[in-house]
Amino acid sequence: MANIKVTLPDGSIREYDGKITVMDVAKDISEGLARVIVGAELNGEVVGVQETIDRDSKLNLLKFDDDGGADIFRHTSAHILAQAVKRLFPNTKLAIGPAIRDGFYYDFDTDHRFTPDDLEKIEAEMKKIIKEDLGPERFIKVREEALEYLQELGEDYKIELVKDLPEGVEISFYQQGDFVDLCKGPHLSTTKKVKAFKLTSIAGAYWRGDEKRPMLQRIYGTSFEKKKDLDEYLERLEEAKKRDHRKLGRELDLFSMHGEGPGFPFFHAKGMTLWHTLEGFWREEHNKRGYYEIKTPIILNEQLWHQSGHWDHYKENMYFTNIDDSDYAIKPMNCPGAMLVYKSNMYSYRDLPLKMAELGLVHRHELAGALHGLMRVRSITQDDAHIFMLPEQVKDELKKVIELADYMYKVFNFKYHIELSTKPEKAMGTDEQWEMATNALREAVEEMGIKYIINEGDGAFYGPKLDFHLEDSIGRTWQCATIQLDFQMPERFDLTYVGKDNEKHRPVMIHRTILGSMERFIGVLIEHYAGKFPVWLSPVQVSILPISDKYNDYGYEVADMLKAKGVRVQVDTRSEKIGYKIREAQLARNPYMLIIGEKEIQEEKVSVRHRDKGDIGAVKLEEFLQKIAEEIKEKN
RNA sequence: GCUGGCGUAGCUCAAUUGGUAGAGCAACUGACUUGUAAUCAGUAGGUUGGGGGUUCAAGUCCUCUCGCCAGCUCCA
Repeated sequence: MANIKVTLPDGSIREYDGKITVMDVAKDISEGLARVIVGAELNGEVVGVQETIDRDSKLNLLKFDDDGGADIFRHTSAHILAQAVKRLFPNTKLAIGPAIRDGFYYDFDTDHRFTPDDLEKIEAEMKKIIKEDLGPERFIKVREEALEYLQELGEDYKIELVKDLPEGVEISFYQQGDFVDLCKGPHLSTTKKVKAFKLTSIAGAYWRGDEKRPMLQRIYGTSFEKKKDLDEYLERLEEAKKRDHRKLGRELDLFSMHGEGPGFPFFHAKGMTLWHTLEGFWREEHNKRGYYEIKTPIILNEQLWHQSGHWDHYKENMYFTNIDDSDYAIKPMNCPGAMLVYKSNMYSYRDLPLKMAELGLVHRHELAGALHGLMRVRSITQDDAHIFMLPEQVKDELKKVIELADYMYKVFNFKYHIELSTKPEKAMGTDEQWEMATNALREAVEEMGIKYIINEGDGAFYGPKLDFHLEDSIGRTWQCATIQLDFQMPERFDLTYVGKDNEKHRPVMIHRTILGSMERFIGVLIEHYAGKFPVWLSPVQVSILPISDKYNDYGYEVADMLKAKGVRVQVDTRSEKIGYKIREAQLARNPYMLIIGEKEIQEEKVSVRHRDKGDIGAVKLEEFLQKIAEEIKEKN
């Protein structure tokens, strides 16, 4: 009798006589555990609970909350969705249906146009399938048999997927009741486990993500083990809607968008205060680190863009114009301008690294459908910088930029992750240059002990890059900082410095942004803070609210004293009740309200109300001044 | 750009089968002089995104176009 040893993650070993399944092991540990596992990692591979263990193995049982656990759960959910759609609309062809972050989707090709009403019908059918307690069963066919089988089923998209696989390979299918799907798996042991699910939306999606292929209909959904988790998730979506920067931007009078300029945001006075405060912080940190600031023109002769390579690699996204019979382009990037600034001087190796910063306004013709409030615009103010270096300074400078980004993000309590983007299909330069640059980026992050993920083929056309993806307060991510290493532009613009040997040499260049763009970063800040900016960033830091007209003069006095300290103040002298004034200041998310009336004048105090803490009592004006000045300085 | 949905007052939304475009908030005027999230009364505000069409009659139906929203693609 074969003895099989199963090693669990805690190092404990269980022995069995003969073959067993993952579920058997789970049951052996405890019935309770057996009920909650959704799959397992068997010798490093994710498998279903029905998987047979026929040799000594390492086993990690997966619950819904474990890494990869939810994916199994959602994948089965996607199959249930597809099964329901097939039952209701038999002429539907299946494309793919994976688990995604927070849910799943399935892509369908059908003559029927799905409507929100259909979602309800489909949900009802899904409930039936779940009740039917169907166990997804796995079976294998070799490639050629699989093709025949799919031909019978008429699943053209699946056929295409199988045709891409090598000949003779074994292909797995999953069957649950009347439904069969080509699928790598794994799946839950039964549809019954999917207790809480909801179909969330219908959308179009290209087959295989290719805009030249047919557009399919995608149904999105999400599912959880427990109703409570589903409800929490749906609540989180509601919360996200409430902090939508487009809504808050209007309500807080920060910016507006107009049909007259799609993708070109209009910043209002309060939005500009936010902008300038952010810019001040940015400038201060850059000055400290030896950057100096330049400004280059927005419109430049087309010839420059031929030289830079943008004409060949970026023309589709550029705007053009004509001046005095010459062709000009609106800059989509700041680098060529910086090149010209560099070239207007001679440099010694002693001058490097040279850090040229520019809050540069670039214009890019983004696709109409890609525009999204401040997050995706067509006029973009990048907090750009170009660092010109000796080759041996590259790694050190990269690290300094990473440190700067880390420092600045921490001020806003952003978490982030880094992605390393490698050579795209459309690229300038040799493979050796790309490899050298990519390795430099990789080594810099690795030596700093920072984790990163690889984003294959997503680099800029002139070099590989590190992208920083910020995580906001409700877990969404936004690409902001980017650090790009470039061996191309210095070559194309024939940049030089004079070395120790008195010869001319080629500098290396970093392009980088920290905030990414002012527009997007402000959008992210609005959503991150849900409009409740920390005091240092708040457009109005203090609202002074006199109880009645009689106290307006004292209100102005207090305001002047605060203004003298650089505090941003607003006095509400309208003849409204105090409750009304408070409500308005509260809706504007102004952090502090100072209520003043007879009492305050007598005692030379102000009654302080905080946006979140409410009434916090009367204090001497001096005391309040000191406190708020401190708070602003500390950027809390 | 693609697929689908949506455009009514500054904002949020009404308007039976096609049959006189309304409400709340905001704005303005007046009264009230107020103590921690909405005082009362009044006034004004619209070629229903724009063009074309069907009809006795169009916010409503058709068509083109612009914009917005969701997703895809793309991206700071």
